[in-house]
Amino acid sequence: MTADGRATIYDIARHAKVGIATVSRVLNGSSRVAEPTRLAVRRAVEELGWRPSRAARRLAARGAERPRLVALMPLFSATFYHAVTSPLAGGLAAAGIDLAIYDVPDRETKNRLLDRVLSERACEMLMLCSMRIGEDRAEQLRSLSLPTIFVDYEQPGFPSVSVDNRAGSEMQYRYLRSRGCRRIGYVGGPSDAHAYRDRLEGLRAIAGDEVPVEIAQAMTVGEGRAALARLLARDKRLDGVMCVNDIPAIGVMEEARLRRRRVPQDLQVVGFDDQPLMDVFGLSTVRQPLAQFGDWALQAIRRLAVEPGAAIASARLDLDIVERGTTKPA
Amino acid sequence: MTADGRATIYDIARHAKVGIATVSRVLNGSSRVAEPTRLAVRRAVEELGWRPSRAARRLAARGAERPRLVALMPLFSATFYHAVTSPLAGGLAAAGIDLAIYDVPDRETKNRLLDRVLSERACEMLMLCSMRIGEDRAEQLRSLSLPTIFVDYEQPGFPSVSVDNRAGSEMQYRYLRSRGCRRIGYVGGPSDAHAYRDRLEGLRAIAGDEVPVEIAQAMTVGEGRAALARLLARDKRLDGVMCVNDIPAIGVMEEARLRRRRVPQDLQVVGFDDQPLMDVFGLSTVRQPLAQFGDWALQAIRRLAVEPGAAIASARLDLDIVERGTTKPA
DNA sequence: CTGTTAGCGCATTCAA
DNA sequence: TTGAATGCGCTAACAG
Repeated sequence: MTADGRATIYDIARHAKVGIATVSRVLNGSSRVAEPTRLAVRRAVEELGWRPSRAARRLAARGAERPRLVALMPLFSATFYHAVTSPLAGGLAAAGIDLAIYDVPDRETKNRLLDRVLSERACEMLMLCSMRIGEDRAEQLRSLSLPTIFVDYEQPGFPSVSVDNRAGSEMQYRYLRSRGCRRIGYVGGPSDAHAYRDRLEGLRAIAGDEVPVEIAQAMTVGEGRAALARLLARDKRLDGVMCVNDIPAIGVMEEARLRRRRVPQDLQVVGFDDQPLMDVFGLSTVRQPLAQFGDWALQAIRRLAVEPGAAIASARLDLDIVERGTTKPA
Repeated sequence: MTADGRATIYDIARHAKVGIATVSRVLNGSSRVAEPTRLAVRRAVEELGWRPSRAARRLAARGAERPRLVALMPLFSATFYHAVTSPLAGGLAAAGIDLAIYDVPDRETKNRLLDRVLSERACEMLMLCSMRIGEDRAEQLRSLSLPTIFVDYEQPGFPSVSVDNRAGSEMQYRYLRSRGCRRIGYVGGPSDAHAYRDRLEGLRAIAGDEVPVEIAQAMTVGEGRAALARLLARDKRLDGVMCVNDIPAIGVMEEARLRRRRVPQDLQVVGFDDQPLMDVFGLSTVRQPLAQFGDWALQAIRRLAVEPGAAIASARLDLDIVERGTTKPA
C-alpha cells in the first residue's frame, strides 16, 4: 500500500498468492507464465483496481529520458494555438525534445496545472502562452531553476516574445484617421484576456473617451454584428470601426451590409490578428506575426535544453497594418 | 553513472565533494545550504551536464499520479484539432485525467512516438486521431493491455468514432445532381490522408470515371483556385464542383468569380467539413460533427479510466448537407 | 548546515 | 514456470 492508499505490486502479489516477479511478467505480456497463474493475477489487478506507477516502471526499466517541454496555453483560439505550435512541434522533435501541451481555459486551471507540473517535476522546461504569473509563482520557478519562457505576453524577469498590443490599437486608430474617418467606434473583447485589455488601453491612451466602445463577449461573428448595432445606436454617423480581433470584424462587415452601409465608402473596418481567410474577406487588419512566436520559442527552448541557465533575450515583434478592401486607399 | 553514460546524483555529489542529500537540497531550492556549497554543486551540475531523472524524482517524492491520456494527432488542421480537443480537455480535467497532446506530422513520427510512449509506459490510455496502425502494432497494444481509441478513422478491433467519408462524397454528388448539375468536377486532396482517399473512392463508387478529378496538394485557397482552372481546362461547360475540403472550395468560388462565372447560377459548389466561417461565405457543404468526436472520446476515456478492459462500442456519426448559397435552391 | 540511511514501486537477474 | 533478492536515481527523515 502506498501512503495514499493505492495498491502496489506487492498487494497484487499477495492477493494472487504469487511473487511480484510474476505480477510483473503478466503485466508486461511475457509469455512465460502459466495460464491459471496469469488469470489469478489479472483477477487480483481487477479486484484491487491497481494501476502500476509510471514513475516506478520507468525507473526500473532503466530507459533514457528525453528532455520535456510542457506548454500551457488556452486552446480557445485554434488559430493562435496552431500558428505557434506548428513551427515548434517539428523543431522540437528534431531536437530530441518532447512537447506536451496542456489546455488552460482559466486561471484556476493554470494554477492547478502549475502546481502539479512543478510538484511532479514533470518537465525540464516550461512555456506559458497568453498568461502571466504572480511574484510568488515566479519565485518558485526560480528556486526550482526551471527554465521558463513566456509567449504572447511579457513577464518581468523571464524571457518572452510578445507584441505591443497597445501600439497595435494606435496603429488601427491612426490608420483609420489617415483614411478620413472622423467618427470611430471600437469593438473590444473580454477584459480577462490580457491582450484585449492592453488593446483597449492603447485606444484610450491615444483617443481618450472620444471613441465609443462596445464589448464583444466572445470572438464570434454574431457578437461583432451585435456590437456594430450598438455602436450605431450610439452614433448614427459612425464612419469607422476598429476591432480587437478579426472575427467580430467580419460580423461588423456583415451587419454593415445588412444595413446598406457600404464598406469602405460609408464605413471603414479594421481587424486585428490577420487570421487565416482574412485575405479572402479582404479585411484590412493588423498583422500579428504568430509564426515568429513559434520560431522564437523554438530557438529559446533549444538553447535552454543545452544550457538551462542561459540568459535569453526577450523579443518584441513588430505589428503592421495590412491594407485591404475594408478601408479606403491612401 | 547510468548504463547509458549519463551522470547521476552520486556523480555530482562526488564531483562536488558533498553528500547526495546536499545535491538534492540545492536542486530543490532548499534554503538550508551554505552559499559556497551551493555554488560547488551548481558547478558540478554544469560540468557534468546532469539532468535529474524525472522518474526517480517522482518515485522518491511519493506523490500520487493522475491517470494520463496521450493523444496523437496531426496538428496540420487547426480546426479539426481544436474542435475535437476543446470538449475533451475540459471534461478530462474535471475527471482528474491528464491530457498530453503530441503532434504527428507524418507516419515516421507516429511510429517513433508510439515506440517511445509504449516503451516508457507514458500513459494509461491512448487516443489516435486521423491515423491507423498495422497489425503488429495492434498486437503490441493488446499485449500491453493499453486501452486505445481511434478518432476520425476506423481501426478494426478497436473502439473508434468516425464518419463515412465515402458516403459524404455520395451526398455531395447526389446533391449537385438533384440541383441540376450535369457536368461535375471534383477537387480532391493528397491521398496520404485516409479521409481524403476515402472521399475520392466514394466518388468513384457512385460516378465511376465520369467525373474529372484534380488534386489540391494542400488545403489552401490558392490550390482550390488552381484546381478549378485545371478542371475548366478539361471541361469548359462544367456546372458543378465538389471539394474534398471547404478551404479549396473557397478558392473555387474565387476563381469562378474572376472568370465571371456566377455561383450558383453558372457553377454550383459544395465543400466538405463545414469549418468555421463557412456560413459567412455562404458555402453549401457537408457538415462533419467534429464536436461529437470530442464528446464521444471523452465518454470513452472516462469509461476506460474506471474500467480499463471495458468494451466500448464504436460510433459512426452522420454527415449531412448544409444548404447555403453556393448551390441552387431545391 | 551537512552526510548517512532507508525507502519509493517496479523490472530483472539468478536460483530453484 | 516461479520467487527472492537486487538496484534504478532520487527525496526525506534522521543524526551529527
